[in-house]
This record gives sequence, C-alpha cells and structure tokens, in this order.
Amino acid sequence: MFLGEYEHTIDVKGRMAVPARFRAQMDRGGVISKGMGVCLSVYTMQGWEEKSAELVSGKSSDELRDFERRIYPSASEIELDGQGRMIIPAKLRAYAELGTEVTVAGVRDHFEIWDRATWQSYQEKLEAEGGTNPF
Amino acid sequence: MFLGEYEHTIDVKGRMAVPARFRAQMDRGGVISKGMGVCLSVYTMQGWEEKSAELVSGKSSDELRDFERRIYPSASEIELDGQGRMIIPAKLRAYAELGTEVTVAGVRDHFEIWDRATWQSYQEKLEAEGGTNPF
DNA sequence: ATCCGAGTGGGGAAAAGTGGGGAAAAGTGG
DNA sequence: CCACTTTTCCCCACTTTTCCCCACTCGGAT
Repeated sequence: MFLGEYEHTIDVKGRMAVPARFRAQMDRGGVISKGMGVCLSVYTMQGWEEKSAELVSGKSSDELRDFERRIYPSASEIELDGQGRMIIPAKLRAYAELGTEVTVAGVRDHFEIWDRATWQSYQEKLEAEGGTNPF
Repeated sequence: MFLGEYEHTIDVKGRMAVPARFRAQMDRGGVISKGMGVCLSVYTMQGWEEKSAELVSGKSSDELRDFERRIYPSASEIELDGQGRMIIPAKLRAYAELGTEVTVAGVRDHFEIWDRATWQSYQEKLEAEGGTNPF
C-alpha cells in the first residue's frame, strides 16, 4: 500500500528519488503514465497489469483499439538506479507541468507525482469542497 | 479496544511513546492519519484497512478519486521502536498543531493524539454542552 | 530500600536525498 | 562504414535525515 506525501526534486537529468517507503514495492520496476488530472501515476508492474486489464474489459473492439492507442504509447516502463531514482520521460514531465519541485503522494494502489504548487492548490480545493476528515 | 487518557510528550526527534496498554495491539504496526478535528488518529493495520474499505465503497469514480487523494496521502504507516515509541510525521504534527505536550486518548477502535491544551478546552466544551454520564 | 517497567533524552552509525563527472550507447549525417 | 553529436546510465561524493542503541529518571510494587 502506498501512503503519505513526500517533497522531492527532479534534477537536471530528469531523475527523481522514489520515496524510500515505496522502494520495496517498486524493486521489480513499474510503469509510469499520465494520471487523472495534471499529474503522473506510477504503478508496480503487477498493479499496472491488473488495472489495465480491468479498464479494457467490456469495451467494444473499436473502443478498445482507440483506448489502447491512447494509453500504452504515453506510458513508460521504469526502473530504479543504484540510488533508488527513476527517470521521468520528458514528454510526461511536460504533460504534468512538473518543475524541479514536486510532491509524491501515495494513493493506495499507486503513487502520483505532482508539481508542488499544483498539488497544493488541488489540496486546498479538496479541503474547501470536502467535509471533515473521516477518521 | 483502546481505552483511557494518557499525557505523553513528543521529543525533539518527533517521537512519542505509545501508551504501554496500547502496545500489544500495535506490535504489527499501524497507520496514523488526520483525525476528525484538530487531532491525529492511529489505527491498527487491520482496523485501518477495514475502515478505509468501508469509506470508499459506494462512491462514484470522480468522488472516489478525490477522496482517495485526500485520505491516503495524509496517512502514514508507523512502527514502534525498541522503546515502544512511534515517529509522528512532521506534516501531521503541524496539521494537529501538536507541541511537545500531548494527550493520547483511546477511542474504542483507534486512539487519538491531541495537543494537551486543545484537548483540555475540547473536554471543557463537551462537559458544558453534554448531559450526565450515561453509566 | 530495591527492583522493575514505563516514559524520556541523546549519541552515533546507517540510510535517504541530491548533485555531478565520465564512460557507454544510441541516434545523425556524410 | 565511419565520424560526430547527443543521450543514457553507471558510479562516486556530499549533506541531511532517520533510526538503532544505550542511559537516565520517576513511580509503584515487592
């Protein structure tokens, strides 16, 4: 399970340290893709396979082809280097408008990468809309 | 079951001793998250999974996404050190406005951490509003 | 008085996060 | 096929944070 919020940086080579708490789950690599909203989503390989299988089920063959052509080309397989960092492909980085300062957020079955300012305003919006904490 | 009220301290390293009466239930770790009100809530791993599964059920896909992005990033997995202490993440500590002096309160299926002054005024308010003891 | 468990404090080793050099690989043009 | 540029990736280095371990204090129980 991915939990917590971490403030990391992307360096000039496009690398970002994966939070240490997430590394054990990512040691066999994973998949990064466009997220819901202005962010990127990272899944473990297994999580990605389950999620994509779930999403393609029950689609007509025309829908399916378009869907697959939209999803798979924009995703990328990722591995960690010796220091536990991953490389964020430049196209995805542009899509999510990531600067050097980012926030990494664990969301149960995956984690998300947000530009720090974008994340903050998104959270403020959620807080304004949503009620009290449920716990 | 978590019962009772304990006055503990958070040290300069962000550590707080878990009340000895609670430790047996927390020995396999747990989850800390923002609580209802200006406090933090700590669940056993099992309790957390049950509670969060219950909360996400029956939500539409859009609601679910926002909801998950609120609760999971604000939570954190915790373990106890050799002395039975847990580390309270700095962000959560700021959220609940915790100084060094805190009150730990058992609330049936979880326990809560309050700044001692906040807890005291909250209890006074409850006493002023609330009726007689039911037992 | 002494023992023991609970709560607290702090030093030091290990790990995490970040930055950058330089070799290897991939892409490009003649 | 070769020379050249660009990108990728492996490695080393530094700083900060985390965490493991030892030690002290304070009450209550023996």
